[in-house]
Amino acid sequence: MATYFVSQGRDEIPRWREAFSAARLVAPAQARAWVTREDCVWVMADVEAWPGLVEVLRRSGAALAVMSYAPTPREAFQALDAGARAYVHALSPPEVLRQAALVITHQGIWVPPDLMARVVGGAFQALGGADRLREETLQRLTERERSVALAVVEGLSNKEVARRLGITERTVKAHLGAIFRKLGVRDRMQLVLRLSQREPQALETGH
Amino acid sequence: MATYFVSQGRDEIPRWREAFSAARLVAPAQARAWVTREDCVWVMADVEAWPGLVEVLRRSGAALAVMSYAPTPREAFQALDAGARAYVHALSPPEVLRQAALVITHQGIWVPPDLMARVVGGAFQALGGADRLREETLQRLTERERSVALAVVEGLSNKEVARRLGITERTVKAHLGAIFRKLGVRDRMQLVLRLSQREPQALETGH
DNA sequence: TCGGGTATTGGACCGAAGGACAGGCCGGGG
DNA sequence: CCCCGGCCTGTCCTTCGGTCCAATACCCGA
Repeated sequence: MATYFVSQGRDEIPRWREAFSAARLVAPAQARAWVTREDCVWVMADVEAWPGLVEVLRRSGAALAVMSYAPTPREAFQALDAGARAYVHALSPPEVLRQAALVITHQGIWVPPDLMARVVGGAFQALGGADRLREETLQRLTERERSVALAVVEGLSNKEVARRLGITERTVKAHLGAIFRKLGVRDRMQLVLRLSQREPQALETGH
Repeated sequence: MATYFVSQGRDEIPRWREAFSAARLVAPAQARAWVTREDCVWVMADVEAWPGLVEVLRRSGAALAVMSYAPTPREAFQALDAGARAYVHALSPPEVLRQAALVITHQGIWVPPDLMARVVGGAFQALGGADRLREETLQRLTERERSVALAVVEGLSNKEVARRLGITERTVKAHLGAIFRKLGVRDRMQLVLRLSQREPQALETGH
C-alpha cells in the first residue's frame, strides 16, 4: 500500500512528512494515473478543483483524505461528498494523521472531533431534525389550519390561499389568527421562518 | 479495554458474538455504571430510549456503536447525533464488526458504505448547495440592498430594518422595491423563499 | 341535551407593505 | 459640464395583513 500526497506546489507539510516518511509527493495529473485501490492519498485543499480530483481518485477505490490549513464544516462536507473519507487540519500532529490513515484504510471516516459535532449536527438537522420539528409544530394545528399554514409557507397571499381552499379570504384570516396564537408567532413572516427550520427568530430586542 | 453489548432482552447476536468472543452482555442500567473511557460499547437500536442512553454513555468517553436490524439513514443520523461513532447492521459479518470496532476506537466514524452516500449527499446538498445559489442571487444587489434583503429574510419588518440600518422606513421601501425588480419577485414573502433555498415558487397560475 | 372545539363568514378598523411620482446628495466618467 | 447610478428622503394612495366583535353551523363527548 502506497501513500501519496497531492499538492499544488511542492509544499512539504512537516507534520505530514513526519507521519508518513515513505510517502510520495505527486502532482494532480500523476495521481490520476498512479493511484490504485490499495493506496492512501492525501489531497491538499489548495489544489485547484480538488473536489473533482477527489471524485476521480475515489473511483480507483483508494482511501482519500483531504487536508486544509483552514478547516470549515462546509469544506468538510464538500470533501466527504466528493468521496474523501477524512478531512483534517494540515498541521495536525503526526499521531493524528496516522490515526486518520488507519481509520480510512478500514472503511472508516475521520473528522476532527470539534468539526464532528457541527458536521453531524448540521447533517442531522438537514435530513431529519428539521422535518421532525416542523411536523411537531404542524401537529399542534387542526387539519384546516395546517392546510392554510402550508399554503402560506409556500408564499401564497391570503387571497390565493382562499382560492386554493375554496373559502373566503376572511376565513383564511381567521385560521391564520388561530395559527399565530397557537404557535406564538406574530405574523406570516415568522411563520415561514418557524416552519423552514432556521434559528428561533431574529426579532428586535430594543423596541 | 472491555467490550460491552447493551440490549433490551437477552438476545445473542450470533455474528456479533463471533466477532467479540470476550465481550460482556449488559442491561442498559448496568452499562451506565460500568462503562469507562477505554471501553467499546455496542447498543442495539431496540433498547427503549437508546438515543438517551448513548448520550449518557458518550460522556464516559467510551467508543459507541449502534446496531440495528433495519438500518435507515434517519436512524443513522440519530445515532451519530447522540454521540455514537458507528451505525451498523446487526447482522453484519464479524470482519465488518471488528473493522468498525477498530475504526471507532481510533476516533473514526463507521457507517455502511451505501448509507454513507445518502447521508453525506443529502447533508451536503442541504448545507452547501443551497447557499451557493443564495450568494449568486445576493450578488446581483448593491451593498445596501443586500443589507436590507438579509434583514428582511430574518423576518424583520420595514420599520425594524430601518432602525437597524439607521435609515428611514421610506428608504427601506425604496431599496425593497429595487430588490423586487431586480430579482423578479413580487413581495418580501417571495424574497425569503428565494433566499432560503426551496422550490422555485408556488405562485398561482390562474389570473 | 349542553358545552366546547372546529369551520365558516361578516363587518369594521388600523397598521404594514408596496407602488407612483418627485425630489435631494454624491462620485465617476464621457 | 452633464449624465448616470447608488443612496436617501418625502407625500399620496392602494392593497394587503391582522385583530376585535359577532354570528351560524357541525360534530362529539360528558
